[in-house]
Amino acid sequence: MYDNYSFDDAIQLQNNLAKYLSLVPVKNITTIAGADISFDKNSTTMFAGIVILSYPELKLINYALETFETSFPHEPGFLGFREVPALLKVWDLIHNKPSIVVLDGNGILHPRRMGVASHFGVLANQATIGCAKSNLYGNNHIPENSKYSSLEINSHGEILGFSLRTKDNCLPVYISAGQLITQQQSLDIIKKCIGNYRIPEPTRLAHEIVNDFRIGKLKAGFHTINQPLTLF
DNA sequence: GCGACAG
DNA sequence: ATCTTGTCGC
Repeated sequence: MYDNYSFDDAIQLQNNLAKYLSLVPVKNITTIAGADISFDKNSTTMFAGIVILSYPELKLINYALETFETSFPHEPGFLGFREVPALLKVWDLIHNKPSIVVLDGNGILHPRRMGVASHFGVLANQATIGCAKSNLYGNNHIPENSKYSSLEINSHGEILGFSLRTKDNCLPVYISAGQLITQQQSLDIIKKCIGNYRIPEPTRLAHEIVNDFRIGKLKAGFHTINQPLTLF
């Protein structure tokens, strides 16, 4: 899909996609999904997965898994070009789309407002939130050391996201709106997705299943949990 | 020029 | 991202 894109091409596409950003409120939230990618260090095979949780109960309902071949290199600022094609392939397996998808990485907290969450959100026309584990862009102020403390992250006076303490004595995560959601909602909703771990449940569970998929413990396809369980 | 740099 | 042992702190 993007394998023969140069970085100049990629920058142009990001700037064009950014024109479609619409940070309007998301309504009637009944489910929230987490999406992630796993891969072996020197392999082009990506193991993509999406988990769907009920909201606000956060019980695992469904998950989907697919593999995808990518040759686009890892490059800060261009994560979408590596991960979005694989995620769109798993996305196709899901017939009942979730209200929101949380992705591992940034949304508009990005030099061209086109982090992986915004990139996926624009192409899939889907409400998304970016949840990154470290800081890519903007000022990096560390919030107070207590659960739920947060600080705005801005660039040139513009608010682009938040650092959020999801657990005492743990480094913050970085939240930003992806697409079809307001900045305030992105922060409020992620706060409600915090379990007993640093990483909020949607992304945390997605990471867990793609790893099990990669090591052969789970198989490709769309799966339904018969007896939804709270996993924390 | 220098340092930083999502996964 | 993944691999991998011990170690510090709540």
